Order: sequence, then structure tokens, then C-alpha cells
Amino acid sequence: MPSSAADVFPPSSSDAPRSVTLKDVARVAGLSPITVSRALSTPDIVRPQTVARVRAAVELTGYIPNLLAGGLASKRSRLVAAIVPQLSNAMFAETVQGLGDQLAAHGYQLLLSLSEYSPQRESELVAAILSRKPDGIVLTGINHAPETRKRLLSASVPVVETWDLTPTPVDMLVGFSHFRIGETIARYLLGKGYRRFGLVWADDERAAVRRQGFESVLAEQGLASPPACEEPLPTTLELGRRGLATLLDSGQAFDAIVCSSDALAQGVLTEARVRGLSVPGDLAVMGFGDLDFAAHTVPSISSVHIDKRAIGRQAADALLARIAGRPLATPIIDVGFTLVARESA
Amino acid sequence: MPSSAADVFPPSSSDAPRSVTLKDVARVAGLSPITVSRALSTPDIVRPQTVARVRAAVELTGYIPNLLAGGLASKRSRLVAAIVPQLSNAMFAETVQGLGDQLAAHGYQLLLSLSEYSPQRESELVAAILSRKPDGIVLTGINHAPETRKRLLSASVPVVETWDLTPTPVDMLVGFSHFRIGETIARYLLGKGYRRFGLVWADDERAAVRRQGFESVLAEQGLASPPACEEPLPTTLELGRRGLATLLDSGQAFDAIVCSSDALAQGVLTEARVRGLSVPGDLAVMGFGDLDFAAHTVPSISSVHIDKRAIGRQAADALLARIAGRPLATPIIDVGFTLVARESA
DNA sequence: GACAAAAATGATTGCGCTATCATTTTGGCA
DNA sequence: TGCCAAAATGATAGCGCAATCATTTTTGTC
Repeated sequence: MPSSAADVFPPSSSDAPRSVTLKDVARVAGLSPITVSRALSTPDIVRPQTVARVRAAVELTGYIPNLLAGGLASKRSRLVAAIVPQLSNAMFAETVQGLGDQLAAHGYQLLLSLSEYSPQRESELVAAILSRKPDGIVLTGINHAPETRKRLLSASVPVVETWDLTPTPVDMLVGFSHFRIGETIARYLLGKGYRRFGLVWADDERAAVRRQGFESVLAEQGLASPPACEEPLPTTLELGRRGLATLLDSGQAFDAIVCSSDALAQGVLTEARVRGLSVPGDLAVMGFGDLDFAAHTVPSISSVHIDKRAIGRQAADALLARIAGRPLATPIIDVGFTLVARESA
Repeated sequence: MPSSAADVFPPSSSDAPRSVTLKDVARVAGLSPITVSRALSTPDIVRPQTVARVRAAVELTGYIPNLLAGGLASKRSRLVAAIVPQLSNAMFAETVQGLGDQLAAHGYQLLLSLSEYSPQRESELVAAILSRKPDGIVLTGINHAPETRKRLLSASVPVVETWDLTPTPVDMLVGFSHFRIGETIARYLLGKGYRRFGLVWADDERAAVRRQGFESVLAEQGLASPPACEEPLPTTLELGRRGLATLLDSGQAFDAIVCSSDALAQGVLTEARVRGLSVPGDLAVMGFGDLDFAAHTVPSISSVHIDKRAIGRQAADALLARIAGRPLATPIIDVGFTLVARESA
């Protein structure tokens, strides 16, 4: 039962009690504000009994520090910002989870923005993010608007690019080579004797690089680029089904379908079953990402494993090290990948 | 190829050029800082030609406002914080996506924290969040530590609880009734003639309420609480398979398996197929959440549709209205649910 | 117990911005 | 043209905290 409208008017400004500040705590504790500040942020340089007095006063007053003020004064915001294309994509959701967990474990908070795969949008987001003076920034991918790069550099804030690999990151990088994944998949499938490939592929930049890697190996063997069905993002089981349907209905013959994601592969598996095609007997299927279901479908999906969560965790570690002034062994971390051969290919 | 260690030492503080401030822009534009501030935040009360001069100076200097300072002075941070249990759970990822999109469209940024389903952790996160002086807070669920509620109220910040329903929210609420979902599922399945139920159920608080709703209807019909296999979070296809296996191996007979999520249902479907059980012929299967794949598996999964993204969007709208001082029609928004009958049950 | 060194605490100042109030400029109208 | 109200711009102060430097207290040593 909704309450009356009167209940939901905003509180008038007068009834918002002025919030408790350091000064209030100091008064209650009988100390100077700066000592209270130290007792809370660097208790090791304050006498234990003083710290105890401060703790008691904090408890009594219900004091919650104001990080806007603290950040302004100290130039450290304890905030890390991340931009990912979408959260609807389980891959990035995992990375954000890893990033968030690791940051929280070190007292940092996460400011999250979604770029929807648009460099233009990313550029605006970076500007908005920089206004919060984050201690670090995590980006997805390595292709940014020129403006983005310029802004990041002039802000001289630690940056980690993720989910891709380049010798020339803006600053630091935690990722892997999509091109090599494409090559690896091609060699694996060729090695198993497959020759008539079909692609069910998402329309994204990193998937495109995997495709280049894949086709480069085919080219070496004198094989032409295979027919492909391109799908929008985010990839789903439905799109995978439709992708296979489109390929098969084109009248061409295939012995292996390569997908740019496990969700697509699951759809291909489903459509194949509906059409009475056995996998991998009639048709092999290859996925990418090794999502949680890949190992447990029937048949299980051969895929490429990426430690999605570790990307987030290591990005956090790289930033935290840089913030703490610890030197990094290397600014470029290649988390690698593993082709996981299962039943489907 | 990693560069040498020397490349990755943190920059010394001396080479970080002092960043451009409002004062710098004012000097370049030949105006006072406060006029520049107005030209940027409330251009309608500044002469167009003055705004243009400011714009030019901003462009020239590459000025990026400092929202820490702005927020401290104005008591408005343009920040909204959200706490969800996990991002690995596609349900919450969708809600966060909806929330983030809507906030971004109105110039707000999202501070995201993960509680891992722990009220204790949630309580700590709320304290940490309040230090950033967010203009609004979005929580998942309605059961919070007493400390949490106290902190939120004394901060007098707009709050939206989500994903559940209660007549007594902390402030505002956007959700739906889990109990009624349980009842609805029970009535639907009883109506189709199923009587020998088995549950594959996640160990979470809201799922538990759906189960109560389900069992309450069974009790009305004089039916006992069905056998259940409890699974940890997040739910996966694998856990669904294992759940059905456990139930069947217990030697009992079932005509319908009810799952607390679509991922579990997909696993049950898979395990049933492996065991040669036809769905819904030998065994009906019911999911929850209507994830993207539910409509496209074979057989398709009967489920309960929740507009996950709308929860985020409407939570954002409620906060934005409150922040803008607009009265809300009601502080409690029930987004409802729809049982979607498909092939599996 | 006297002294220096070290540890603990305090006073002042400024981070960069906006609220508030004061002043100047502009434009409309007789 | 002159006057007044309205519009535009400016000066001042303060948001809450920590960096910096100054002062007081404690500790250890002979």
C-alpha cells in the first residue's frame, strides 16, 4: 500500500542536522582536530591511549569522515574508476567483480562506467571520471579516441588497459593476445582434420582480431576466409542458433563452426541438435571465454579459457602498487589463455 | 616485450604539473572565477558572449573541473552508490546496467560495491559509501543490519531498496514480491496437474521467500513440502545438473522440478536429457528470472519474467526525482512479474 | 636527576570550488 | 536623455580535511 504523497516529499533542508565533523569528534575527545585525523588515518604515530579516546569519541558521535574534503586536502581519493563496454556481457561482469573485490580488500572504492563499445562515449566518460580525481583508472581495450589518451596523460593518473595486448599501452596493461587465440584455434581445428569452417561472430573489435588470427593461419594453408554470420552484442544463445541456421540455410557444407563466444556456441549446439546434427560427429563447435556452463553442456564446449576475474584482480594490483610507489616488475602483464579441448571439437 | 623497470617507476611528484583550476580559466578568460563557475554550471544566467569566452578558455587550457572541491562546496556530489550481492549473477548485472545507463544519461556517476550477500559487509560498505557523500544510494534487498539502517537514516540520504517488497522500506523501494511468485508458480504447476515436486534451490534469502510462497500453496492443498536440493551461489548449469542428479538418485519419483534460477533449470534440462527423461513428458521444469537463453533452449524454459533492467532504471528515476525535489507518486514501486509458460512446464 | 633525542600533539594554512551577498552594467520606457 | 528595475558580474567566506611546520611531552642515557 503506497503511503500518501506527503510522505515522499524531499526533507526540507532545515531538518537535515549538520553532520558530525572531525572538529566535533575532537571536542568530544578533548583533542585537536589534527590529532583525531591522525588517530584515524595513521594510528601508529599516535599514542594507543589517545587512539582509544578518539575511537570512543567516534563511536559516541557516529562520525563518518568526509572523503570529499579528505581527498581535496590530501590529493588521494581512494577511488579507482573503471570503464567496461557492458555489464550484460558475463565476461566483463567477471572482471569487474575481480576488480571490485580486490580494490575493496585494500580500502578502495570502484567508480564504474559503461561505454557501450563507443570510443566517443569512452572519451566523455574519461573526462567525467577525471573530475573525481581517481587514484587510478581501468580501461577495457587499447583503442581509444586521441582525446582520451591526451586527457589521461595530462592528468598523469595511473592507467591500466585490459582485455587486449599491445607493446605501447597508455601506461600499464593486463591482457592477452586475441590474434594468437585466433591462430591457436585454427591450428587446433586444422590438426583435428577440420577444413570446412563457418564462423558465428560478434561485431566487436577484439573478436575481429581473433578472426584475423584465425584466418591468417588458414591463409598459410591456402584456405580461403570462411563464410561468417555476424551478430550484434551482447552475444546470446538465441543469436548462436540463428547464426547456425543462417549458415546452414545458405546451402554450404561445414564440418566445424567457430564462435566468438561460448553463448553463441551454446546456441549453435542447440540448433544443431534441433536439426539432428551430431556434435562433433557432423559438426564440430568451438567457443570462446570458457564461461561457467561450457564444461557442463552436452556435449561440453571446447573453448578458450581466460581468467576473467584475474584480469580485474591484477589490474587492481598494478594500480595499487603504482599508487603505493612500489615499482612494477613490468607494466605489461600477459595473463595468457588456454585452449580447453572438450567434446564439441 | 616489457620495457625496463626504470620505465615503470612512479613519476616523482615534482614532474606532475599543477592541474588547471577554475582560477586559471578565469585569468585566461579575463573574468572572475565565480563567473566561470556559473558559465559552466548554470550557463542560462550568464550572457551568451561570456559563456563563449569561458568555453574558449576551457578549451584552451584543457580545464577539467574538480568535483571533490565542487562537491564539498555545494554538498552535491553527482554520485549515486549501489550495493549488489554479486556481479557474477546475471540478474544483478542487468540491474546495474540499467541503473548505470540511466544515471549516466542524467550526468550522475555510479559507485559500485559488492556485498557477497553479507549484511555485515553491507553495513561496512554503507559506512564507506557515506564518506563519499553520495546524492543517493541503491541497495539490494530489504534485510539490513540494524547499524545499516541507522547510518542511512542519520545521513538523511535518499535510498532505494530493490529486488524485494515490504510496506516499510528505509525510504523508497523498487521491487516485487517473491512470496507471490512462489504462490504463482505453485498454482500454475498444480493447475497443469503436477503433484510430485522436487526443488533445486539456491541458498539465498529471496529465493527462500519464493519457496515459502510455493510451499504455502502446496500446504493449502494438503501437500507436504517437497524434497529440495540446496545449492550455493551463484547458480550455474553445473549445479542444476548436480541438483537433479541428487534428487533422482535419492530414489524418489518426481513429475516436476522447480528451480530457483534459469541457470539451474538449464542444468536440470541437460541432466534430464542425459538420463533419457523427456521434458516435460517425464519431468516438467520451471525456472526463474527469464534470462536471455530461457526462451531459446530446447525445450524452452518456463520461467518467471522480471524486468531486471527496469529495476535499475526506475531506482535511478526515483533517486533523481527525489534529488531534484520532485514529489514521487509513491515511494514503493512494484515492478511485478510475469509467469512465462513455455515448453518445459 | 639532567639532558638531548625522539615521540606526540597542536596551530596555521590552503586544497578548488560554490553560496551568499554586494556591486556594476544593461536595457526598457517615459 | 535620464531613471529604475533587472540582469550580469564580482568579492568574500567557508565547505571539512590533511600537509606543513611549530611546540610540547615523553623516553632513554649517563
